[in-house]
Amino acid sequence: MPDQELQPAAPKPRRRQARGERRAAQLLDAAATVFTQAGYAGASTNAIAREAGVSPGTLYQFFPNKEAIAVELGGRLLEQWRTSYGEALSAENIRLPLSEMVDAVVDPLLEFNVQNPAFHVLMHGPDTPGQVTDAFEAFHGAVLQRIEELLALYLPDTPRSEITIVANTVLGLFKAGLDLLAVHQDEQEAYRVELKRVLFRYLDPVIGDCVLPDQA
Amino acid sequence: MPDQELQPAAPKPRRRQARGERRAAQLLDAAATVFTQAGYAGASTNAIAREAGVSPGTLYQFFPNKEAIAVELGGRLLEQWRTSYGEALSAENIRLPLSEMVDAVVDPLLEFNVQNPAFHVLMHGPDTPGQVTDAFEAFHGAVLQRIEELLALYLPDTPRSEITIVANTVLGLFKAGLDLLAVHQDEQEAYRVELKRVLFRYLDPVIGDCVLPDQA
DNA sequence: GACAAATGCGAGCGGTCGCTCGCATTCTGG
DNA sequence: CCAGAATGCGAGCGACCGCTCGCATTTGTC
Repeated sequence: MPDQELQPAAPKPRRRQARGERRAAQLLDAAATVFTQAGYAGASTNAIAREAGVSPGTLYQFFPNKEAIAVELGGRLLEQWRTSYGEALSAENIRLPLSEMVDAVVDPLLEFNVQNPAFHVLMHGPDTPGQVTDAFEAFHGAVLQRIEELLALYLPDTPRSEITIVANTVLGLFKAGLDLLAVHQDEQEAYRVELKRVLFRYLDPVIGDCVLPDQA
Repeated sequence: MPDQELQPAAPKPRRRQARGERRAAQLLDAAATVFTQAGYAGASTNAIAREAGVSPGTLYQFFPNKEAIAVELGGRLLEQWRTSYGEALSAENIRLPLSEMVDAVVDPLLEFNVQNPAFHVLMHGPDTPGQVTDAFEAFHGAVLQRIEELLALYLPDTPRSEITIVANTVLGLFKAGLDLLAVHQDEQEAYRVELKRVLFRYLDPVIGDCVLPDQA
């Protein structure tokens, strides 16, 4: 048997017309809306189809089941994240003063999350299907590693386990800021400032007066 | 018409034997377990009954519907909170140095939440019934007011709106700490320390070197 | 022991949900 | 223009859920 099909079960050689692509995207948009309003479990596929203005049968023309909708939506969000804001955590901002670095990192991340509330819902919903959870957790881990690398540059002598704790704490504080922004949708600006203050004051004693190694 | 029944629709003059009280408590414990594992919507009444080792019919002998289970459980948790830990935010700790005050406030609150995970689930679940949400929000508001009063003592000249923002931020940081404890169930101690560090560093510049008014 | 109330059971009712299926309509390639 | 594929519909199936109901058993009271 020659290696004619090495890809493990080529996902879907289904051919799609432009109309189909539009419908699929439209259904994902509708799913994002309904997931945001009702959570994953609370969102019925019929409601998603209704929101998209199509019949339930049409929905299942493009997605084999409800979980696949969440998986695709999650993938699209992660993709969007990487292409649009993945640079926020890059090494570009390393040599900025701490307060400016916090600005440079927090602002785009907040922006993305405010404009894509489904991201937060899928990431933290108690009923999100495992496959989506896994993808988000991989992403979560990648972000954590980024933060750890940044911190490690400032703290070369600190054991990695402590840096991991600081990184997780920073990420947790960011999520807390997201919740505050969501709850107090008026006054978003005030809480954005407050989140930055929290992060600055938390990190300042840790890395504020570290002397960075000279440019490599 | 004399005032024979001034209480608005006396809830349930149903008489209960000791066995019934035990069953009800047992069902509430089972509900706490199932709610914690599956969330409110994901918890089926049959699953709660099964967890308690009784039949669905028996469950409905003691609770008129699923929502009432959550309401009673929420009430029991709030009651437990008030009688056991309600003093943590009292004025007793006001005159302590900031770091000790953070200890005195955070430790009992964390303890309660770690031992009653259903509290967090019901409070933040996207599908918790409105009546429970209302009760929790009333509680939430009371806690906020407590924190605001504490802060106002340190900052008599700061406008109330700013104090509100700081209080909400403090509460949000505490919730973030809860999440971190829940995710990293090993290393709870490390994250407990880290949460206190965050709170201390956030609050120290605000109230750390304030001179409190003399004893009243 | 007798009687009523309280407690206990579990099959099953009505409803919703995820999803299917048969069939009509629209698009694409030749 | 036509054959076949892609797209679209919506009634309805099977499963599960919240909850009920008729009836059996246990408990408290006299």
